[in-house]
Amino acid sequence: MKTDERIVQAMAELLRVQGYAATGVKQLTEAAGAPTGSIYHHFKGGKREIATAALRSTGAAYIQLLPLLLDPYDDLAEGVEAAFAQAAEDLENTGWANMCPVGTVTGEIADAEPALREVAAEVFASWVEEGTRYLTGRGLSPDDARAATYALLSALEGAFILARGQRSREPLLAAGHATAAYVATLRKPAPLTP
Amino acid sequence: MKTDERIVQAMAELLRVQGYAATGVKQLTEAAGAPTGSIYHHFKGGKREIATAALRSTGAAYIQLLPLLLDPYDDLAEGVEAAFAQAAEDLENTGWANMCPVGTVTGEIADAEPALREVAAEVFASWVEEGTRYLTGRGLSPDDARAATYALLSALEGAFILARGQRSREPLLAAGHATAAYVATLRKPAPLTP
DNA sequence: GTCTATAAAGTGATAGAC
DNA sequence: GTCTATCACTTTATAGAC
Repeated sequence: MKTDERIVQAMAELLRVQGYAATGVKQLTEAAGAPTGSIYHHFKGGKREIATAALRSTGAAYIQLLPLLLDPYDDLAEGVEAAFAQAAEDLENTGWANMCPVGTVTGEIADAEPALREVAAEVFASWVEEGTRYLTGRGLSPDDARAATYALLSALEGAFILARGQRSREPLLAAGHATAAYVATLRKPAPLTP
Repeated sequence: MKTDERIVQAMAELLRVQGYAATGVKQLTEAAGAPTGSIYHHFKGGKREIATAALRSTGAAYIQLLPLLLDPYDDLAEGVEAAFAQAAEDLENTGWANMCPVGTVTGEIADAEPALREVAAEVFASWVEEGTRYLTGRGLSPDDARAATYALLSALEGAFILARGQRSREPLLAAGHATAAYVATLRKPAPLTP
């Protein structure tokens, strides 16, 4: 992998585990296997610029999971619940570290780092757009699809925090069950006349 | 207010706005109006001990809002949706800063600060206990009440993050609507025979 | 493009006068 | 119990050899 890509990926991982403020450039050099000079050669904006690149990169990667996780399920609500269960398993298997870096960083620096907050807002907006498109394709009305996307993302990000704090799958499973129950109220039953 | 209380309250406010790692002791002295010596006189454990006290303090305060917000509504689902709308208004009125410090800090330091993570876990557990008790009193089965509490807390914490990042009420309103719809599926209709 | 050395500022924490 | 001065260390970022 190219040096600049290694740097961005290492930053994304560090952001996910410990957030922005606690991540030092020295730590980044060790994680990326690139010395300080390389860091600032590739990213003259330093730590902040690397973090923005990391958020954009992971933002683009994460949204691809949506169809991958939900497509296999004919019943949308069932798929939602399974996706949360999958997230819970992933979280536990990574020692309760595998959280979304965008959520972590947004909660931490929304006021102190306007540039990062704007990037996070962009990423969230792209997720909502993509999620709305997908759920509309699954039979929801555009308004319902957009609201359901926001509800799903909120439940997921929040349950990540609770699960990580308590080191328990229970918050993710409960949030998944609740979101599925909500989605089920939106799905209109198939017409009786085929 | 006593000096040690001012210190804890100032820390809670700073945690809420900018998290743990970004909050410096010097900044805390200015916010609390107490010099460095006073800080370490009252809290020999320094920054970390003050943060734990702040999390416990705000944790105890926040859970009291649950009955205050929901008691006025005979219909539980209606109350849940109104509570999220209230949270959205509060968040906007404070310049998108008024988030839960426990959620902020948990997402940020779950791995790097084990002591703080444990305190956060305690606070979450107390919230779940209290929420389960309350919702049971509102007619839900104990299992449903516990799951609904987790779902409500997750949706709230996650929607706070999205709303703060996007500076929009929409995530909180959508999450509130979804959580209300879910709660409505749990409430058994009143028996027809009185 | 990579690497080392270092600058300049800030960090958490402590000592000790008052 | 309050306050100031300061230590020891780390931080982000830069300079310049290779």
